[in-house]
Formats: sequence, structure tokens, C-alpha cells
Amino acid sequence: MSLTVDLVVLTVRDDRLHVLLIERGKEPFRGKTALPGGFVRSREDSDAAALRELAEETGLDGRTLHLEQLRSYTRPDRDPRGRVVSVAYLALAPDLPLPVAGTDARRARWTPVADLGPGDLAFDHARILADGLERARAKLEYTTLATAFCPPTFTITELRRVYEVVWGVSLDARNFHRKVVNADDFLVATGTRRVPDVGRPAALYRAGGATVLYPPMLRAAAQHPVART
Amino acid sequence: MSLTVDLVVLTVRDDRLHVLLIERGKEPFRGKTALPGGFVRSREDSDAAALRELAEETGLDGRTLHLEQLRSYTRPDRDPRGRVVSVAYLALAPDLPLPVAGTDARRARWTPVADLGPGDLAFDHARILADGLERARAKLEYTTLATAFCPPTFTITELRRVYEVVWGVSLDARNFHRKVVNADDFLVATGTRRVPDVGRPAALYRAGGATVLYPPMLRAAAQHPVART
DNA sequence: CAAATAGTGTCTATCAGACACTATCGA
DNA sequence: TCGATAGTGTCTGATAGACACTATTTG
Repeated sequence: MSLTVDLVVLTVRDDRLHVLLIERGKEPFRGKTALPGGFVRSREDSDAAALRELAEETGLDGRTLHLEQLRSYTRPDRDPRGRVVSVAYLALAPDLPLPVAGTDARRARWTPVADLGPGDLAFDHARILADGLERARAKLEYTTLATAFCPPTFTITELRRVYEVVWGVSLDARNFHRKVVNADDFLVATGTRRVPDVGRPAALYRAGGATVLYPPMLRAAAQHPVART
Repeated sequence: MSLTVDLVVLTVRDDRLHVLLIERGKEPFRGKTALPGGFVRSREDSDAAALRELAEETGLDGRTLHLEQLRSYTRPDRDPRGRVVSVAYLALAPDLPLPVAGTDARRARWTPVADLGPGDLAFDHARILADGLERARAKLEYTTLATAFCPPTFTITELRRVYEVVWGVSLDARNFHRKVVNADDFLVATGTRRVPDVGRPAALYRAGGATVLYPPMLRAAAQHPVART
């Protein structure tokens, strides 16, 4: 039996939610699009393997990203090579340029989630991606995780775009502003401003110490997806 | 490399939160207390193994319980036998008598969670239990999962006890009543009543179709635990 | 009747959502 | 000045929490 990690790496770019995908260089599914990932080595745990694969396949440094275990996929027939259990990870990144270094990262690219069709991904990666998306959407409600999509300092409008893009809704800018500024230790004002091409400059914030968002930013009742067990 | 499942099975009994533990019959940790679980067979997935082990080791039928994957534990040194990856599951059960059938279930017993000391559990099961408890506590806020701790029909006071015992807080009975009755499709009145030894009979309810609880039952801001990644 | 538990009503502070309005920039 | 974006104020309805009060049972 083998153990792999698969990575759902999400970012917001050009007001669309993107996932990092690679083109597979080996069989099975050679040439097909898949989530980045690979085998866990004998003396590392899956967390270490996720960090290593993220660096090798995408050039990203997981220590600077939000990276959490998603869940495991264990169906005996999920990999044609035989029994391969995969531990999936969810990573959230700001809109970083992909280093096209001398690694396998040259095969990695950001793809808009909405552009993916049903059979576009290898293995059971469509399911893993769906689970990752739902986890990310749910955690925006009750945690301060939205800041993981933002650069070290960001404006409230940028933060609002994260919510809008990840949830696929539009939010009232004025109510959103009031809400996030009032939430306990969600944002810390830096005292600096960003001067845009046009319009009034926006105050810059950085993420506060809170991990739990209180009060939560609830999606409207009607927008709640049906929970999967 | 081997794959196991470990089960965090929780129930509320005598106004205390209990976890189902077994006494290990084999090495390693023979005679020591541990979570129920066992090896995943070659042609089953971990969900099937969790159901099978639940039946074999505890006599419970997982199809009638809430059973969900919790997360996986992959540290190479977590099992002295070598590399053993464990997929942990969380199960929530009403206060059922444990069938002491001809299976290994004779080693299973309900133990109050609060009675467990730091080194009482084998392997990394203390950590798995802690993760399971936090998952259960969090899900009571935003889902209708509390009904999984209740028998098919139950009173609102019984449901409130679930929240109080799992969270370790006390809740205002009157506000709780108003809140759960008003939540969308959380509870369905059966039209019947339960006559107690003393006091006014209570209306009996069964779980409604909702899986998401809206509005959520938020733990007070100050009671939110620090999130773990 | 009293004791005990179930359930309703009411008040207040807070919050969400709608939306008018003001502020500050570049051109 | 205008256009554009940032940010504040204000109103209304819903909700949470505190808690007085009523309802229905047994003994």
C-alpha cells in the first residue's frame, strides 16, 4: 500500500477563484491535468510531504501559506496502480507569480475553477477539489482565513473581493466594511494607504491575531449548500 | 505500510460526555486503554472498515449513527510496529446499551471524557480524541448534529442537555427552547408527549430534514477555543 | 395546595441588510 | 468640475440574552 498527498491550492486572481493544477508527466494519466502531489517518503509524515511537494511541483513555500489537512481518500480502486491512499491538503495563497524554476513547477498553472468541466481532472481529483472548495467556503464564515488569500497588507475592498469570489456572491461594500472593522482582532490598521489609479486612497490593513471570526460572516440562509457527510 | 481506522465514538449519558474505549487485547499496548479500531482490509475503503470495526469491537451499527471521517494521522513513529497510517472517524450515538455479544465488544466500555488523564490512552489516541471532541463541539454550532446524540424522539430539554454536556456550559432553558423551535427545519413536533415522574409533560420532537443549523447556535465569543491548524 | 418541569412573553442591546450621504483622490 | 472609489450614518427588522410569568403535571 502506498501513501500520497494531493494539494488543493487556491488563490484569487483577476476576480476569479483559481486552483493550481499540473500536467502529469508520468503514467497513469500522463499528459492529463491533475492536482499537484506525490508519494509520501518513508521517513516523513504527510504534512512534510505536502510542504515538499508544494515546493517541488509549484515553487511555493508552504510555510508562508495557510496549509491544512483536508481529508483522506481510500477507495481501493481510486488509482489504477493499486492501493494508493491519498491525504489531501488545502492551501490558500495570495496571488503569487509562479516561479518557473528548474523544478517540475514548469508544469504548474493557475486555472479558474469555473472553467473546469466534469472529466477534466485525473483520478478522483474532481471530488477532492470539490471538498477543498467547500472547506474553504465554509471556513470563510467562521474563521479569519480570508486573509490567507491576501498579501501581507491589503485593503478592505481586496478582502471583500475574496469573499465575493470564493462564495460567488456580491456583498454590500459598506456593510462589509463596517462588519470586518468591528470584528474582534480580525484586522489591524497599518496607518498607511494605497493610492489607486483612480479614486480615494484606501487604508491598508494586515491580518490581526484572531483565528476565529466573531461575529461570523454568515452566508445568507438560502445560500447554504447541502452538507455532505 | 499499513492502514488502520480509529473511532472516536461519543455519547451523552448521565449528563456527562462519554467516549467508547476498549482494552487492547494484543501488543503493542496490550492491556492498555485505546480507541476502538483496526486494520483496513485490502478490498475495503476506510469508511467500510470503520463500519465493520464499530460493529466488531463495540456491537454498534454505524448505519444508524452519525459517522464521519475526522482526519488522518501519519507520523512515521506513531506506531511501534512500523509505518501505520490511521484514518480517524467520529461517531455520535444516543445513549445505547452496549451489546455484550460474542464479539470483541466485551472489552468496550463508555468512559467519561473528563475522567481521562494525559497518558491514559495508547498510541496518539489522546490527540485523536481531542480532535474529535473539538470537531463535535464545533459542529454543534452550525449543524443539526446534536440530534445524533438523541434517540429517535426526544424532548427539548434532552437536546439542551446535549449542548450543555458537550460544550461544558449551561444554557438558559427558555431562550434555548425558543431558538431551536424557530430554527429552520431543525425539529419536527411529533404531537406526542413524554410524561415524567414529576412536572409538566414535555412535547416530543424528532430531527427535521435540515443538516445546516440556521441561525447557528453560537457559543459565546469568550468561550471560543483557539483554533488549531 | 406545593414542587417541579415545560413553555411563553417582554424588554434591551446588538447585528444584518438596505441605502443616503460624505470624503478624497486623479484628470 | 467630474468620475471613481473609500468610508460613515441611519433606519428597520431580526436576533441573543436576561428574566418575569404562565401552564401542566404528580404527590
